[in-house]
Amino acid sequence: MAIRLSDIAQACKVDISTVSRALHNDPRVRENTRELIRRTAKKMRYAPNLAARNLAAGTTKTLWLLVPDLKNPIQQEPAQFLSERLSREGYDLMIVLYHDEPDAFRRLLMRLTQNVADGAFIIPSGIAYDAPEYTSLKKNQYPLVFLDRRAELKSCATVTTDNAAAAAELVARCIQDGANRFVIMFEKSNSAGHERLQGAEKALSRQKIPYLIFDKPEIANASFMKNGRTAILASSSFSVYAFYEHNKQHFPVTPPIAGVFDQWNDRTENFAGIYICRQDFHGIAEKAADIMLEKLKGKKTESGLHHIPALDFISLKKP
Amino acid sequence: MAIRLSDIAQACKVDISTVSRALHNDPRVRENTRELIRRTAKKMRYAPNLAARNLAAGTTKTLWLLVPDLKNPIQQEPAQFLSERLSREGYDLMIVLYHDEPDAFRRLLMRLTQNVADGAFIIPSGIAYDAPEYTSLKKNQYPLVFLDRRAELKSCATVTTDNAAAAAELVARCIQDGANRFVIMFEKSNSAGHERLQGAEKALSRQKIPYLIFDKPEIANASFMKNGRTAILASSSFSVYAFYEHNKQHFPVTPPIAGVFDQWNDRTENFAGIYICRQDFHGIAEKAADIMLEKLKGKKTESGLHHIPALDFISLKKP
DNA sequence: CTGAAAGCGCTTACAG
DNA sequence: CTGAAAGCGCTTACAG
Repeated sequence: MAIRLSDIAQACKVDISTVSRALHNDPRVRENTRELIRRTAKKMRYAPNLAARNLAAGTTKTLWLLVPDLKNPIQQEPAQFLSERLSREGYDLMIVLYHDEPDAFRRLLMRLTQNVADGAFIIPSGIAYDAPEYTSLKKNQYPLVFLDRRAELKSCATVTTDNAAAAAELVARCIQDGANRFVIMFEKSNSAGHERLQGAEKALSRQKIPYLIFDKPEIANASFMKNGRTAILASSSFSVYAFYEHNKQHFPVTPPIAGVFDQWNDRTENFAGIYICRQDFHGIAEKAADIMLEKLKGKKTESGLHHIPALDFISLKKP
Repeated sequence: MAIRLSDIAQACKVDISTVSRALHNDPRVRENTRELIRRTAKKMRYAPNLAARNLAAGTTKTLWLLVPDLKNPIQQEPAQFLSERLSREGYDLMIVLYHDEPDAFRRLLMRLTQNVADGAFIIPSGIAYDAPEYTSLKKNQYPLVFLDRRAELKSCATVTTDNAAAAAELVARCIQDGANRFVIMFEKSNSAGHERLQGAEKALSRQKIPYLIFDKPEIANASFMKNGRTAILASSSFSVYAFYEHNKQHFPVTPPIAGVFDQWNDRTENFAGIYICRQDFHGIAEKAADIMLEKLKGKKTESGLHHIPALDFISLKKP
């Protein structure tokens, strides 16, 4: 059905190895033959069978981006930047979802050991950190770059926002607007949330400003909120809003200030001020691509954490 | 490095063909041998080389979803539903972006002819309708299902919203709220917009309500807007908002009503009413998956348009 | 029930 | 500069 190397070889009356070389621009093939071969290949609409090429060459020119879903900018934006950048470098990027399911995640990690891609970018969620597939990949030095969060895999490159600095900056902005007590909702269960938590705590204790840490939108201590302006910090506006809903009786006089990452998805009217730290997804993707391409070239790269500064801080509303 | 069939064969003292059969649960292999083989395969962490399997079997158990980008729900949501559904059926879904670039699109279409996937879902944009890659795929009866919009490929299955009915319903809601003149901004350049345009026009002319058609947010005829309540219909809130911005001097007294698809992304305060038709992405994905799976089984499927009713109509604001 | 063998369509040393 | 040949790791008739 499809045209094969042998069809071209027959048409040009040469061996298929010569055709293969000509199509790979091997300088050893004479100019004339090469041109003839390339012309007839084009005329016959030759397209190499990639499965055969992969098997013989052991390389796929394909990279994976493994993400839990496509719900947030952190999943959507790097996908686009990476896809464009890598296609310029001759790689196809496959975006693959694991739906936050450990089984699916592990199955897809296994695929990576099966020659489907030359490397993978991974946004891990809190699952399957101890997957045996990880160690198998690591043993084979499989090129892996983590985005946003780190998996419990030492020695693997991770590109993320400078979360501590970003959280500190959110704290500073809220203080400028009069906040004198903080509710912090960053989840320590993932590395990004953990860094944010630490950044915020450090900034607040330096200034001796009281704060409480909540993982969930529980009912907060009423006396803590009273007589002051509270700032609520979280990774997403959903958490902030849920906390507000649970505690709205505490904010009848002085509405709270909110500080979140990336975007505000809810109603704004109950907040005095809203600050958003926008992460530099382009920068993150760019750095991740650089690291991956170096790894693919066989270079040893520094395998630690790479912190990209936040893109900017915007205020949706000011008190 | 990686474990091969031959390693297992050696360990079990059988031929690799027996190993292959046992791992495929071929009933011809004796219960005992099969169990032994499966056990040692698991113990040795065998994972088949997919390139080799693809080459030999001519099938990849992989499907593509080819989309321009990940910016809208129409690109994000079907991706998730399809990925989950197909993984249950034993297929991996690869989401691949073409960035609205004809060259990238054609290159990726060509990949499909190269045995990278057993079939593909495509959300086409206005580009490369005449790509020769299309005809080559079609000639080979390659399983293709279009989502949202149709490409200029007759005889290819397309799953989309019942756009005409949805547009008519938006018209009806706006009329109920007092709209007595319409600005219609659906783009006729794509099949979905075209259907919406026709649906709206038909509903309006039946009721003898005046309307204007705009492709771009031009300055509209002032006298048309005057003395009445205008409804502005478009596929996205961006178009409606841009039109409003260009013509705001016409709406000082009676603010317009807006009708859009999927979501409202802009400020709401300048509109008297906002109606949103939410497409049934789940239903679209489900239907598309059904068609694809039938095609993969070799069945001839009806290859026409499949119209899925809208999920619901919500109002963000009522006059 | 199992094995020996051909073949999928490429790439790549090895000769010449 | 080009060809003959081996090999990548599987699957699948074909024998027995």
